[in-house]
Amino acid sequence: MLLEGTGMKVSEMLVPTLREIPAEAEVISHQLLLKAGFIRKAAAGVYNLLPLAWRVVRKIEQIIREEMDRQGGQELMMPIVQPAELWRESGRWDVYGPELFRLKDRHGRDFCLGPTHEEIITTLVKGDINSYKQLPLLLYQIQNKYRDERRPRFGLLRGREFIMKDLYSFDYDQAGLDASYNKMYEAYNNVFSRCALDFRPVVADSGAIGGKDTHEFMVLADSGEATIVYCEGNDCSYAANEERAEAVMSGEKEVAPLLELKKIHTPDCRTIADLAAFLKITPERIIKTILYTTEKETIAALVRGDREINEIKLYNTLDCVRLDMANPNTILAVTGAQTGFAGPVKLKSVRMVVDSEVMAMVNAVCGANEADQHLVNVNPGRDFEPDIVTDIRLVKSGEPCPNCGNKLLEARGIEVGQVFKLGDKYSKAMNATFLDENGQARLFIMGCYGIGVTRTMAAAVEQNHDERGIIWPPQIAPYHVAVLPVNHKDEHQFAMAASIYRQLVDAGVEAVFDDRPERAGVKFKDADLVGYPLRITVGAKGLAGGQVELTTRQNGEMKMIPLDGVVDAVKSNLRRLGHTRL
RNA sequence: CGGGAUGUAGCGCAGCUUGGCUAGCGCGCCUGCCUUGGGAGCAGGAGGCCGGGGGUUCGAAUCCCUCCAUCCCGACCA
Repeated sequence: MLLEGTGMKVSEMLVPTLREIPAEAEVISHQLLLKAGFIRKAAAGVYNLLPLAWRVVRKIEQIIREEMDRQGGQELMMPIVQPAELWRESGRWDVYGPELFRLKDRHGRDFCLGPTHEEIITTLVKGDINSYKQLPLLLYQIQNKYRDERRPRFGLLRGREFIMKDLYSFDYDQAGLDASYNKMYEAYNNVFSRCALDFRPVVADSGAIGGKDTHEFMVLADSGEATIVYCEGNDCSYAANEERAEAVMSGEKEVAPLLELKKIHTPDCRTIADLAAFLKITPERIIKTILYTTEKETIAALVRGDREINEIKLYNTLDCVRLDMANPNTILAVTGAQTGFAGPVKLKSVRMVVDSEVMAMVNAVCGANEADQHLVNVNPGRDFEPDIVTDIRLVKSGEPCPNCGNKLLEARGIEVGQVFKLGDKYSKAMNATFLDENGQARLFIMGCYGIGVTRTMAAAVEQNHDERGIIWPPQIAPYHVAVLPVNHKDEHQFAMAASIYRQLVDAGVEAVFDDRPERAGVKFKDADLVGYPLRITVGAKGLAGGQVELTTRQNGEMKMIPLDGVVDAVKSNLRRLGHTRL
């Protein structure tokens, strides 16, 4: 491994640990990475990675490289600064929005800092790959990425500058893409397993990047910004981002005589809860009507009163660029009433997108498009005609799994990786073709696959810490072991500690020697905070019996080790903790 | 971008309401002594454009205007 057998004296290292946590840090990974001296902020969402953090990053990168190469990936490096013309060609210069860091050169030409590299790589491959014989092609890089987030937060979990591995696959056809996708899916499982993370691949939405099939790799953590649902069944592997989780229709259409439509007075009933309480009915009997505006039109979205609209599903259904909830003026103009009284009956001027579940409702309640009035005995199909009927609601825990029918559970996740099937979206936009065996030009079928490297480091801290500090898994720990003499003025102790440190480094272990003239407590606290997986403590008591202490950070377990067995003990303990190389 | 809050020493904070001595405290840092198994003790010391600019005033960290930065909630987002 890259850093094998490297060591350092703590007195010479830049590890500025703090006694107090900077007030600006909210989540635990941000707090600990600051406190333990791994990172320092340069600007909002932009960080210095100090030596310890950089070692962790390099280890994660190395694991990624090995797994990419194993699948036939080739590493290259592409520019951060990208010309606008490529982005105009793909159409994303206008679509990407203010999240794209834009700049001009001295001649006034437009550039951007790459948030992702589809345009660059498609252009590169288009120029130099001409034949089907050169496919498939898997190219990747590990590079800084730039996204001018509206609200950078949570330290490295959502920065504006971050390190990302991105791989792009170029295939002859869809079957080739499927194969490349499966390779990457496997590689990602290997990468995150080797990083000792508790993670789960989930079905996801493809967002602005486009394409069809996609999975996100989620590290399970309460601080995660994404909600995922997954099947509780042991035999079922269904797991999806909440944005994409499919709703299962809950049974049969109710059989009941259709009653006569009536308007009733409902003073000040502006919310589903108000209305349910006023009419003494459950929210399931109410139709919720929400108006949205897109860049093209205003639409009405209908779900059952106890459900929430999934805006991602709605957005995908409408095939629009922008989707916002309508403002009160629009609502008034379209429905003729204030917010809170919209309903589908006689709502002629807008398209209606209706959740499938609503179509099964009988004698329901909805707004009358008049102040303080609602309609009862509303029946879809009889009283209003939907324009689109589809699944547009949010799925919650407790609902049935679309795959096996068992119950779904919810969890929070940090997205550390995503794999996409892009198809010909970019090759078509940028006219990137190769010649097939018949001499016919064909579009490359592409996939793209990202891993947030710095985010993975932060996610590892979210999952591996206690009240004392970080607990690095040995595979990605900045160093494996800290050697510390209890009393730096005791020459014998100090010399023995130095000797053990030297033996460890010579044996290929990554070790630090805490030679600082500090009291033992300070060194113990720092070692726990930084999170070295193992600690060798050289003290008077142990040395009297020819022994030193070996402490495991993870569980605090301490063992006495004979002086001549330290290297073996350290190696075997690292292996026991999951390290595979020593 | 909407709402809320905060900017005083490296970090954590007080002082501001009610303007007035040399701007404070804890930690960290430097020197010395002492101590040496979980962030010791004593003594001495360094370190501030009180976020920037403008105003009010005899006088501004404190009041007013403005800009900037940072954080939180929301909206949005590979």
